[in-house]
Amino acid sequence: MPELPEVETFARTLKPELVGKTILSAEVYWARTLATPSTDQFKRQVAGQKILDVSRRAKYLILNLEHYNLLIHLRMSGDLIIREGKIKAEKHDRILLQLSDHTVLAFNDTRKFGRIWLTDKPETILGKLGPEPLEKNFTSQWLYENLLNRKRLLKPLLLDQTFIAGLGNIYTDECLHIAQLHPLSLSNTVTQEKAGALHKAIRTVLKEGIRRNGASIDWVYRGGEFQNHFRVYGRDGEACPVCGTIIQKLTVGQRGTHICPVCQHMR
DNA sequence: AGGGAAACCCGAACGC
DNA sequence: TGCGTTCGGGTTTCCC
Repeated sequence: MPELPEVETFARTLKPELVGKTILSAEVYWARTLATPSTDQFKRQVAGQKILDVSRRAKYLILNLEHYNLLIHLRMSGDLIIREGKIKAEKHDRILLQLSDHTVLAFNDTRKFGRIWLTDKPETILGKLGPEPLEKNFTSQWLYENLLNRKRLLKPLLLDQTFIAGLGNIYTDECLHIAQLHPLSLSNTVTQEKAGALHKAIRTVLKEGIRRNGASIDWVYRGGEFQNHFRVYGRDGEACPVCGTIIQKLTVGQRGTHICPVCQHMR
């Protein structure tokens, strides 16, 4: 769920609310949420740090502090909530930060998959990520050449964050359907024309997701509405919006995958 | 190098 | 109604 569009929405929302505030103290309720450092070190290092900026890289939220970067990955069920008052744990709260203006930033995460890093070397985590698909260095030509460079199943390659940063399972299915490519086709068999179609589809789908504030597919609602506009994701058994053929569900790289068997023919 | 599987988690949705 | 089971999301790690 927290694929690029949703995290982008979070970053935009949080920026004006957090920039300029100081983190006074922290409480950790689920230590595994903290990828690094240890709980004690985290509490010590984060205390007194002013939030200078809020941004996003791939699916990571970045709180730029005076001496560190706080990297937050929401995974599927993670949520950031700003509450009034003092630190007081609520259901599924994993880490709470007391802010200087009598508010609390809560990292609430039902499934405990989300991770937070406090580091002065964010490149060690962000450095391996592929290009941002909405930036200008992600071109159709770049995509074509790099698909050609490898011999990978198309869908797992698109999900690989070191190849392109930000696509998750939902958006990948949507992109492949628009570009009329089969998820099991090999990356080095994609023609220049198809690579162009895929490039265009990736940008279209991500922009649409951002415009609709992300997708809220599980019972964990976050206000997105892109889920009402899926073309194939979760629509197995329904008609393909392009040709009317029944959409099929299959498994590719252990991920639920939805295709129109006619539009996305293997060749 | 690439792919499969398991692990990490929970609650919804299902089957009986 | 109340059990037990299955599922899925993103990522890492291990194995072939």
